[in-house]
Amino acid sequence: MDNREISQAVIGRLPRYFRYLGELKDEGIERISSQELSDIMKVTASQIRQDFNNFGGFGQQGYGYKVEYLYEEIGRILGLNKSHHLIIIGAGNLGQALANYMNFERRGFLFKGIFDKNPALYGTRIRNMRIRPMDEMETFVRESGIDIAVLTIPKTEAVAVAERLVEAGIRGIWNFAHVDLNVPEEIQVENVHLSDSLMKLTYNISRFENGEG
Amino acid sequence: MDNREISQAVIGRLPRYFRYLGELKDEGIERISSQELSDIMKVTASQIRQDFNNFGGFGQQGYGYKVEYLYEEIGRILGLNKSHHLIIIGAGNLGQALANYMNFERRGFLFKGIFDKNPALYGTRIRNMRIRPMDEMETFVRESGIDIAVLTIPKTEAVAVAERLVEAGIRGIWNFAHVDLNVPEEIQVENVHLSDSLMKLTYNISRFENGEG
DNA sequence: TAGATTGTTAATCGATTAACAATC
DNA sequence: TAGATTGTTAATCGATTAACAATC
Repeated sequence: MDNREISQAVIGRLPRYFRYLGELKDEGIERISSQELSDIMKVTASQIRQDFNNFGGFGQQGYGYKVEYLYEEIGRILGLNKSHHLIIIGAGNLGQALANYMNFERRGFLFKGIFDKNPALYGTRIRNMRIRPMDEMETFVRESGIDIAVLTIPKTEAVAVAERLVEAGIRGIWNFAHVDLNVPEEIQVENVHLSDSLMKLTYNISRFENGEG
Repeated sequence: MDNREISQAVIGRLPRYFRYLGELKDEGIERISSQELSDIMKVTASQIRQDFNNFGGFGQQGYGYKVEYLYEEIGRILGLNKSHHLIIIGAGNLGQALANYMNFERRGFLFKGIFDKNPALYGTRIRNMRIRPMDEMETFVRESGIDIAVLTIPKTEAVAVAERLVEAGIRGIWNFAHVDLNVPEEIQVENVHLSDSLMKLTYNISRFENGEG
């Protein structure tokens, strides 16, 4: 509807708003002002209002924001109103953990399959689903309407597998492989580079120890 | 040494430089200019030079940067020259996956122990290490000189456990629990909120489908 | 109505990019 | 030396914060 381009800085904050609003909702709180939310979340009230107003006015002057309404609107903006069909590529430790750990379903993420190139795993079942061979991947993506692939394979294989997924019609890739994928710009990629994250932590630890805290 | 405060925007880019430089080094490439690195990494040469110059000059006019030297300097800045002793709190799917999956040791991350509150797990061994009960945690942190704790426990427990870790003298927390921890500012926290990351992906998928790509 | 609080414009701040003098 | 490329200053761009008019 609205055609303004929203900055990724704003998008990056939406899930956190969503989480806090969900908690407020669960506590039965019905309304909240930007100032109250500011106190809880430790961001400025000004930023909160600016962020929300990127998507049109969700509040009411003199009153504040209705928690439940705002929660649902942000969920909608984040695409959580639609269900997403996802597969996991790579049934190693991390792939299996993600398959089991995440209660995706609660937010409309439907875990549809898991693939691996290792034949020794094909008997194994994860969440009552057999691990499938890689050569079934493209057909599966097409026939089951998969829109998201989770990549938990070594970086040496990730780039080529990503290209196959794109060819098969995937919409987004949640990339845990430690490599930058090369896909057309209409394919969304969200990287989770765990070792990068750990390095940021060690930087900040070192910095503090060197007396710059 | 240098007391300027480096922005987290810069820090966030360092691990990626480090990764590319490591790859160049492995390919036997000895020197690189900011322009060549710009072409490979798809960031501006200007930004590369500005980023590096936050830490003093690593290059040589008319020549460029020595790959290996730059790689090692950035590693040092990131705190990878020192070894880090880490424990994992929470031996669920994700905790076990992180214990097994990461080849931490390569970069000086020493996996020292894993803890859980579930007695049924105490017999289990992960990477030849028994899963320890939570009440041994503080003593273990103190006696084994643990500086980093990885939190892979439910958010309902994370805040309290983080406080115990701080009390025991932890320096940094790699937080996978979906909650904001409340720790003193000298304790470094790096959050990995997987569901937030997934929501950013669905936002971008939705946005594109709604014709804003 | 008066008070409260948003929506929005203006001001500030910080980060990125461009330009070029320094120098290898 | 001449050419190349950094280190660094200046210009631009974008994001955040402040201020306040609109309005519930």
